[in-house]
Formats: sequence, C-alpha cells, structure tokens
Amino acid sequence: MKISEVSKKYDIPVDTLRYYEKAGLLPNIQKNASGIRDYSDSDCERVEFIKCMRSAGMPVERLSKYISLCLQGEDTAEERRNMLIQQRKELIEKRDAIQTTIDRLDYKIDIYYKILKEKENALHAKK
Amino acid sequence: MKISEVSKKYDIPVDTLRYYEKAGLLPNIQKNASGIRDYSDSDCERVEFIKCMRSAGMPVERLSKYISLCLQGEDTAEERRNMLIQQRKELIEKRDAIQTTIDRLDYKIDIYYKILKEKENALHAKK
DNA sequence: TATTGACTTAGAGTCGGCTCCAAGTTGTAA
DNA sequence: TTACAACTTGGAGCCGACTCTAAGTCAATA
Repeated sequence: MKISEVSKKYDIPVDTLRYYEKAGLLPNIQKNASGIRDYSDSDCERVEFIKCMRSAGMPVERLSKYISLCLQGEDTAEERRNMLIQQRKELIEKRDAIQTTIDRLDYKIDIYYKILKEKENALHAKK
Repeated sequence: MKISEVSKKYDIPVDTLRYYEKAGLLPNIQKNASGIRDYSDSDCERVEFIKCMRSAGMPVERLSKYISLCLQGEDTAEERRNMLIQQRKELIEKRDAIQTTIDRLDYKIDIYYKILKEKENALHAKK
C-alpha cells in the first residue's frame, strides 16, 4: 500500500505519516527498488493504533517509546503494560475533567435559555 | 488580591495569568497607584472559569471571544449561548474519543496480563 | 539607607505537533 | 517522448500556549 492510499484510508495527511515515521512511530516501512514506501497490513494496523492514541492526546514521544519497546521483544512486555496503565490513568483524569466542564456548560446553557426566554416574554407582553 | 495570591489559589503560574490578561481573557483588572494588579472577587471567579475551560482544551482565542461578548452586554446572550452549545458538542466528541481509547487500552492491558501470567507459569513449571 | 523580594513591562524563546517548501526522481497516460 | 502526477529527502516555517528574560519600580525590613 502506497503512502497516499494509507493517507486516504485513515484520513491522515501524507506529511504527518512521514513525520510519524521520522519520530519512530512507524519503524521498518519497506521500500521498493525506487525508494517508494510500501505499507504492509501490520504497518496499517499500527497507523490505526497511532491514530486512536493520538486522537486521545497521547504524546508522540511516548508512543515512540512504546513502539521501540515493542521492537525489543518479549522482555519489555511488563514495561509496556505499565506504560499503558499509566496512559489509561491519565486519560481517565482527562475524560473526567472534560465531563466536569460539560456539566458546567450544561448549567450555563440552561441559564442562558432562561434569560433568553424571559427577554422573549417581555417582548410579547409589550405588544 | 495580588497576582501571586491568585496564582497560588488556582495553581496557575503568574506568567500565565498575565498572558491570559494580554489575550483578553481577564479584562479590566484594577491596578493600584503603583501599577500593581488587584484581582476582585469576580476576576477570581473568571480565573476559575478559565481554568475549567482550559483544562478541557477550550482554545484561548475562543475564550477571549466569549469574554469579549460578555462585556458587550445582554444583546450578545444568544450568540454566547450558541458558542457554549458548540463547545459542549466538541467536548462530547472529545470525551467519547478518549473513552474509545480507554476501552482499547483496557483490552490491551488485559492481553499483556495474560501474556505475563503465561510467562510466569512457564517459569514455575520449569522449577 | 541599602538591600531584598514582589511587582511591572515588552518582547524573545521553547515545545509539541504538524505543515509546507525546494529540489530531485519515477511511473503512467496522451 | 514528453508532460504530469505522485513519490522521495532534508530542512524551514507555523501555530497555540505558554515560559522566560531583561530592565526597571516599589514597599518593607535590617
């Protein structure tokens, strides 16, 4: 699979894919005789994984660390697991902070609703 | 309240408070005769609001827009409400993306658990 | 009264994450 | 076979959000 196809499939700019590769997120992408990248199925799975993690705000550097551990084999399984547990913990905090803000917005949106309804009523009364 | 006290109270660096002010998030902070900022209670409430919105990733520029509408009075109530509704919508999407990633991490963490347990068992069997 | 520490300003620097550019190569279609 | 689109590289540029620096002012204490 060529880079443009991967880009289309996962809706990630070509430049970003190359940037991820440089950053160590996509190691060992094969290239044909004329130097053109050919993404394998497992490369694509990795792209999809990266997309998911990035969409939640996992830093590129941490992803890079994680993926380099993957390349180092079985012995790093525990460390990798701990990284994921840590990341999970941070995401839960983030999700909860966002929820707190959503709740607050709900409250404020409702207050605005009341204000606007009052204004409208005042207008009708005048007529 | 002096800037250092506000900084301590809300755990926001002094530099960041001044940056927010420059960006229009904290308009009309009073200053005494020698030019020292004196945050009022309502300034503090605003700081707290900003902190909450920023913690959810609301862009500084949008916050600035919202606050400038607040200053323009009642007539902007509907526009402000729409901004909050839009922001709410984006936060829900963000929260859900994070949840998706958490679920995925849960799954992967469990897989690592199984791998590690197997390794351990293999070790015991050897003995 | 001299020093210390908290305040002020304008503006420069940093960081993460892209995003774009220039210059060059390759593969296909008219 | 020539034009054009898609690929390659290294490196520069951009944006948002801080974060730091320099140079100066002010109030209180030794």
